[in-house]
Amino acid sequence: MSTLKTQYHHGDLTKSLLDSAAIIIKEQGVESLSMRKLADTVGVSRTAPYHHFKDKNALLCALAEQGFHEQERILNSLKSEKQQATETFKKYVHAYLEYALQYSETYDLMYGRTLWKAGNPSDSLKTASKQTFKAWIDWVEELQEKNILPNNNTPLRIGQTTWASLHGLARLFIDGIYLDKEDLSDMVEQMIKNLCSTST
Amino acid sequence: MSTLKTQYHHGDLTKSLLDSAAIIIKEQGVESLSMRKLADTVGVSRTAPYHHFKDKNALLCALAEQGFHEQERILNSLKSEKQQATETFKKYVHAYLEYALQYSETYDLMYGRTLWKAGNPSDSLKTASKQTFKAWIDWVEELQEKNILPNNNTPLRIGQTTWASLHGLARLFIDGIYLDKEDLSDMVEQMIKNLCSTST
DNA sequence: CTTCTATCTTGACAATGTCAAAATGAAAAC
DNA sequence: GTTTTCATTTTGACATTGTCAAGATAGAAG
Repeated sequence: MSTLKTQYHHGDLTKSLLDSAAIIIKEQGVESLSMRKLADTVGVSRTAPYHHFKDKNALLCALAEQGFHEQERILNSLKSEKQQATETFKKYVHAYLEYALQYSETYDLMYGRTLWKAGNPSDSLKTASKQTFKAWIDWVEELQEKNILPNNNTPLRIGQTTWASLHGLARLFIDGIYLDKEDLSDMVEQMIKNLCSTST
Repeated sequence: MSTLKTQYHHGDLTKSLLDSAAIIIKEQGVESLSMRKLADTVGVSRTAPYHHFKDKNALLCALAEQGFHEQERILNSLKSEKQQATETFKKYVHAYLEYALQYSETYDLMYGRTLWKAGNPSDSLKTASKQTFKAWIDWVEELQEKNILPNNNTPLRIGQTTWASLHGLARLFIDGIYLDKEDLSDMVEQMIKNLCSTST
C-alpha cells in the first residue's frame, strides 16, 4: 500500500516512464534517451517499458502529445486575457518561441522528423496535432477580421505561412544554427513586423 | 590500371563513399545510412571508411558541405541572370524551396540538429555555412536598397528573419508535417508577399 | 629486391532496440 | 482460504550499429 518503490509491481510505470523520459530529453537531448537507460532510471528491467509502450516510437509519440496539450493550454490562457487582440498576438508569438526554446526537445518531437518522417506518428498524436492546428487557423481567421494579419489570402494559407515563419525561427535556435539567444527577442520583434498587416 | 573494382586499393574510396552516401540518404533517409552498409555498398570492409573519415559525423559533415557549395552555386547562377531584382528574388525563393525538397536529406544535414546540435560540425563545414550566410546577408542588403525587402531593420536582422521564414516552410515539408506538395507553390507565393515590402 | 607507407581487413567490444518465454504476485473465482 | 487467472515484470537471446586495435597487403621509393 505504501507508495515506496522496489516492489515487483511498480505502481504507475506508464507515468513514471513518461516523466523520467521528459526529464532525460530535456536535460540531455532525445538522442541520448535509450529505452534501457530509461528502464534503469525508473528502476525496472530492460523490457518492462515494452508492456506500456509498443516501442520507443510510441513512447516518444506520447511525449509529443503532451506537448500539444500544453501548447493549446498556452494559447487558451492567452486568449482568455482581456486585451487588444494585437497585444495578444504579439504575446503569443513571444510565448511560442519561449516554449519552443525551453522545451526544445519536446518541440522537436512535436514538429520534427523523428516522429513525422523517420518515425511513425500514432493516431492520437495525429489527432492532437490536427486539433492544435485547427485552433490556430480559427484564431488566424479572427485576427484577419481584426486586420491584424493580412487579408490577401485564406485563413489556411495565412495560417500556414505565418506559422512556418515562427517555426523556422524556432528551429534555427533549437537546432543550434542560431546560437546567440541575446538576439532572440529582437528577431521575434522583427518577425512580428513582417507578419502583421500594420507595418510599424 | 583498369578502373575496375575488387582490387585491394580501391582507387578513390573517399569519393566513392561520398557519392554512395549521397545516394543512400537521398533514397532512404539519413537514419538508414550505416557506416557498415555503406562500406558494403562500396565493396569494402566495415572499417575501411574510417581511414578516409574520422567517423560517421565527419562523413556527414562532408556531405553537408557539398550542399552549401551547391546552394551557393544556385544563388550565383540566379544573380548572374540579367533581370529585375524582384524577379530574381522570387526565383530564388522558389529555387530555395525546390532545392530543400529535392535534396531534403542533404538540406537536413546542412541545417538540422544532426550535425549542429547532436553532432559536431567540422571546421570546414562551419566555414562553408558562414560563407553562404554572408553571401545571403550581402544580397539582402542590395535588396533592401532596391526596396524589395523591408528597410525597417538592419540587413542582418532582415536576412535572419527572412531566411527563418523560408527555412520554416522548407522544414515543415521536409519533416513530413505538411504533406500536400500541391500546395507548395501557393504557399511560396504567399510567403513572398509576406516578405516583400511591396505587398501586392 | 628490400623497405616503407598508405590502404585495407579481421577480430573484438559495448550500446542499443526488441522479441520470446518464463516468473511473479495481486485480484477474482470458487 | 484455496485455486485460478491475468496483468505485470524479468531473464535470455539476437541482430544492428559505431568504432578501436592489430595485423595483412600491395604499390612506390630506395
